[in-house]
Amino acid sequence: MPKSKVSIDRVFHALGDPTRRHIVDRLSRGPLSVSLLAMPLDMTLTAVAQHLQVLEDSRLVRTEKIGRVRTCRLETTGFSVLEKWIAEHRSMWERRLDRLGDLLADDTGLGSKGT
Amino acid sequence: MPKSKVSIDRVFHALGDPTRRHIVDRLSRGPLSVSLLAMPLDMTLTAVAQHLQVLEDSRLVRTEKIGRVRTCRLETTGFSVLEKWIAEHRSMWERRLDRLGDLLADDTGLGSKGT
DNA sequence: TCAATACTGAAGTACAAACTTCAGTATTTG
DNA sequence: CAAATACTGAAGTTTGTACTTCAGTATTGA
Repeated sequence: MPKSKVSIDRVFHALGDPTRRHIVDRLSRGPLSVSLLAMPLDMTLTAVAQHLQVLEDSRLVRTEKIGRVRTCRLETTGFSVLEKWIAEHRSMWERRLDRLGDLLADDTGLGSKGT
Repeated sequence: MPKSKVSIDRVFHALGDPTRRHIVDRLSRGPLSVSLLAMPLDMTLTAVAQHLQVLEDSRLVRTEKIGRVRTCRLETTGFSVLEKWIAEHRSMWERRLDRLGDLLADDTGLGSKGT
């Protein structure tokens, strides 16, 4: 998994799972080990480790193993990718709001297919 | 599907697919029919209609059928849900950046599990 | 009216995701 | 050193997603 490849795809997918968002929320209060993250979650340690892998791949979380303990903390990269996407798309949603007369835009795209 | 239930889960999931983001991008330039949206996409009309259903459920897109044509356009609701989530989490990622000495936060969470 | 158009619905398939179990491997720690 | 701790890896299961095909149903337009 090359470091550079943090697609918006991965980020959206990672955050699309409630367990992973829960993990992110908990890490926002400070770094935690895998075991501690797993404790309140109703699933195995292995499952949590797998979620953490997804979060790492999307660069929303960074982990570091010292001794036998893997410490997890938030990373900004993934979040930045997300914010960048939002920033690039915000205007277009706002534009849609402004245009009350979307129907007037008929000639900009709608029409018959084949003909 | 109750109108009110637009979970951030749905929004993240909807945007986690490249085809759906492509559709969103095209709709940003104005409303389009299902057929027109499907044209450049290398998949069946049915598949596109299914993607549109996901986008509608997450309230990123709104559609309206007039005659035999279903016209699709962007909707702000889903995007707002996303922006709200971002806004609520931005500070915590920024906080992480500021704290260069994350390791000092050891006593806030890390420790042995059982004992 | 009748063929083309623009979907719609129901099923089915293939692959990915979210788990599980179980058997390791390093590290502590008493 | 030996037991406990904290993961790690490899499979296997189940469910969900992203498609497909095929058979409709309304609408439109010549």
